[in-house]
Amino acid sequence: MTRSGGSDIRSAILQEARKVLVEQGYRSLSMRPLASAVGCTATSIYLYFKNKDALIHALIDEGMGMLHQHLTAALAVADNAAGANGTDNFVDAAERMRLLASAYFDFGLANPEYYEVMFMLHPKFMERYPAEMFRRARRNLELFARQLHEGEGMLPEDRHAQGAQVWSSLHGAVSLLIANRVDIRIPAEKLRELAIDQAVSVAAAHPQSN
Amino acid sequence: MTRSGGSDIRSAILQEARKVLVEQGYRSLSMRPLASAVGCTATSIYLYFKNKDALIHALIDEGMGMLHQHLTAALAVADNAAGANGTDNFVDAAERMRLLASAYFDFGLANPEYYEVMFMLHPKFMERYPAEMFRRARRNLELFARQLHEGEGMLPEDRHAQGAQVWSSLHGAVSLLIANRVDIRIPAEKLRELAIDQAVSVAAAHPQSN
Amino acid sequence: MTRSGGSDIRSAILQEARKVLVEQGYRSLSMRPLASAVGCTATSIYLYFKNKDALIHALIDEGMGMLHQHLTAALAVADNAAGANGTDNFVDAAERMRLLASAYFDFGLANPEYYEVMFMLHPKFMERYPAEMFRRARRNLELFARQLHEGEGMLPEDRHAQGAQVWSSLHGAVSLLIANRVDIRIPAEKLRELAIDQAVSVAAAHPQSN
Amino acid sequence: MTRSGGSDIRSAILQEARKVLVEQGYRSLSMRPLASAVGCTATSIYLYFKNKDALIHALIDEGMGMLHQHLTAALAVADNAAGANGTDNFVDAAERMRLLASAYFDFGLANPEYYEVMFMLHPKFMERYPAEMFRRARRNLELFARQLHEGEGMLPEDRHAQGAQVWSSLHGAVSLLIANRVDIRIPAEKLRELAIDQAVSVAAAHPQSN
DNA sequence: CATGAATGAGCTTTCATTCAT
DNA sequence: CATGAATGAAAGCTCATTCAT
Repeated sequence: MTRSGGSDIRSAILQEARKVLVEQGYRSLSMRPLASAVGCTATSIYLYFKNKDALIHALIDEGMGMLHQHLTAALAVADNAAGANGTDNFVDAAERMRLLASAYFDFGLANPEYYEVMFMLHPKFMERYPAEMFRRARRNLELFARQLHEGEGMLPEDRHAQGAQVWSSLHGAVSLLIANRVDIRIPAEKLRELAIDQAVSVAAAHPQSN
Repeated sequence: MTRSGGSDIRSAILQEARKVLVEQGYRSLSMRPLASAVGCTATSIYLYFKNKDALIHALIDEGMGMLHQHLTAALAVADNAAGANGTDNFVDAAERMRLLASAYFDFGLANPEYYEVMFMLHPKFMERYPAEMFRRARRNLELFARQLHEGEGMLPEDRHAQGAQVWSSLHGAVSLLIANRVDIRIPAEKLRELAIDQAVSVAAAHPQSN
Repeated sequence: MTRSGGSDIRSAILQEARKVLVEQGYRSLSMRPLASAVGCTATSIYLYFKNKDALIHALIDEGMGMLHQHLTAALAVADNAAGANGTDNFVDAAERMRLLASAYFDFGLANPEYYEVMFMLHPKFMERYPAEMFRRARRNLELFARQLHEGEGMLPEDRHAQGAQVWSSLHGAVSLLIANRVDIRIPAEKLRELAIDQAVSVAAAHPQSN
Repeated sequence: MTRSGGSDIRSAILQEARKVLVEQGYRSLSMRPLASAVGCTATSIYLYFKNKDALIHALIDEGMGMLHQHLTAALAVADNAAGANGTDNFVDAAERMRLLASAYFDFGLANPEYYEVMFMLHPKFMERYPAEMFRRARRNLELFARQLHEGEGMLPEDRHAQGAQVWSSLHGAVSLLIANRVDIRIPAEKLRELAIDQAVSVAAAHPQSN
């Protein structure tokens, strides 16, 4: 997913940027400190990335790739389990959604700064996001729609909307937790449980075959 | 240019700050451009706000006040309607939540500039958020918990968590719509409907007497 | 010595300025914090002092007055002691210089920030010092010359020079101690002793009748 | 305008800073005017100095180096003279101190800009003065102690104190002359003579073998 | 006598970026 | 491929001072 074959320096820059991003946040990611952390000059970064935007975009892209792996890995677990015993589809759909939602939630909380740069940046910034990366990012969200069945009164176009709703609901909880906006009297664990249960309930209401 | 009256410079500053904030993001909100947009000097801003933090905090506080009015007004409508006809409690609780959720959703989309600064700013800011303002902000979120009944297997402490979950779910949809992060093939109206329905379904599962 | 009959506020300003000066140093003496410490507006200060320069000048003048009192009081002690028993002049002159030098030294170390503003400010600043105040300041230094005898090969004009040298020598020690420029292995007390001894030795070499 | 060669911009900055410092005082030494006097941008200064402190410290360090050369050169002259004829130690010690004191005095008056920044800056700066530079600075002052003999009632630890006293006495005269604080009726030459004589008399009272 | 409001100039420092080599 | 040098713009903030009331 990450463009390979590039130079070592490019990877080193991304890696260090990631580290700074995670440790100090998006605001502290500036070119010269980054360069000196990598061990090259600030000018060198521009050999590999057109500008800071491009660097961040690459970082987001990378994050989206990681999230995709994380989510598909979770679904693979579900598939294996389903394959092993002959679990019926109803349980299967709910369980798949539970695994997917849990994976999404946990990725966000485990990589808050990644999550921030991936999903909480100002829209102005995303306007410049390359279409090709955008497409890669969208795959993650489509996983949610794919867990929902189109049968029983659910129109095909509704499936996407419903998927988006499930995702947006999870995103609400994750982003508020990351931003420290949730009342401290409410344990993150409890909110996680409720948010995931809700995602599951949507999937359960609309069982899916595969 | 010449502003008359008490301290509408303060308001003008807030208003302009809000505008810049939603159009360009927080990083672009800087004192001198803000000042010149308002029509005063950068120094003057410091007559009305101790520093940039205080300015942002005032903006949040103002927004929280407006939201509170908006939400309580919506609930008042529900109360009146319930008083008129003798609707039973079940319908009542669901309907109240529908009104509350709708009001919240619509406030967000109608005042994206406020919403962004209120709920989508970097956590770093909230660390310095004054306790007194924090209390005012919390009132809004408690309205959600208050619509949920503590009966039938719902523990009192769960009520707060469940309220937070309903809120966070709505927040997810609102914030993603504001940030233009939702797939353009999904109409905002549809996502709104789904998000509100879900909030209602939580309330309906836990009917409340008042 | 300090202009009296003025308003209470003028005194309050000077008093507070002095306090800030002593506690935080010359650099931290700025008009608005000063005003708010006094309990008036920054504008009000300008009713009593033409500008910041004038305020500082008044402070210096005040300090010079204090120093003068301090020094003459020390000499008065010497006079009384000399009047009581019939001490001869030689001892008298040396003892008077010891008291004078000690008093000068101690004033400096006891009021370092005063001393700084009185004697260690940039010359540029003193260019604007009013002549009338300058004359008052000079009286302090003349006290040193006055302890030196004009006899025995000392020309009258040399007396002033010698007085200035004694003073400058003391000033060297005081100012370096204040500025923390003296090696920490050398106790201030020891340097004081040596500096005062030296001043005394100059006076002893040139006995004076009164 | 276009400067060639290695890093004479660094020197140009130091030189200009020195000039501003003596003409206008520390408070007037600000980065942008300094830069434009040098002929570069304010940002460029930060390529050569970490910050304003480091710039000042470099200035002090440079001055201390110059002073050290000046003083040791003067002592070398004394050594040569002593080697030529078989002057006895008493005269030698006194003469050495006279040369040292004269050299110190003349350095101060010849390089007021250096002297001011070296010895007359606010103590706040010295707090941040790097230890390594501090050691270099101390060598200058130790030269004074080294001219004083540890015999005849002078304890070894007193030698340092006595050296400091000689230095502080000279410093008093130099700094007051530089700061224009000495009564204009007293010729600088006269004060110089008296101050140096006094330094010599201390050394003469405590003859030294080497 | 006193003030609230306002200002212009200034501060140190950091930023992303470019260009000649 | 890589660099050192340099830059313009901008940041948040404080300063002494003025003016109309």
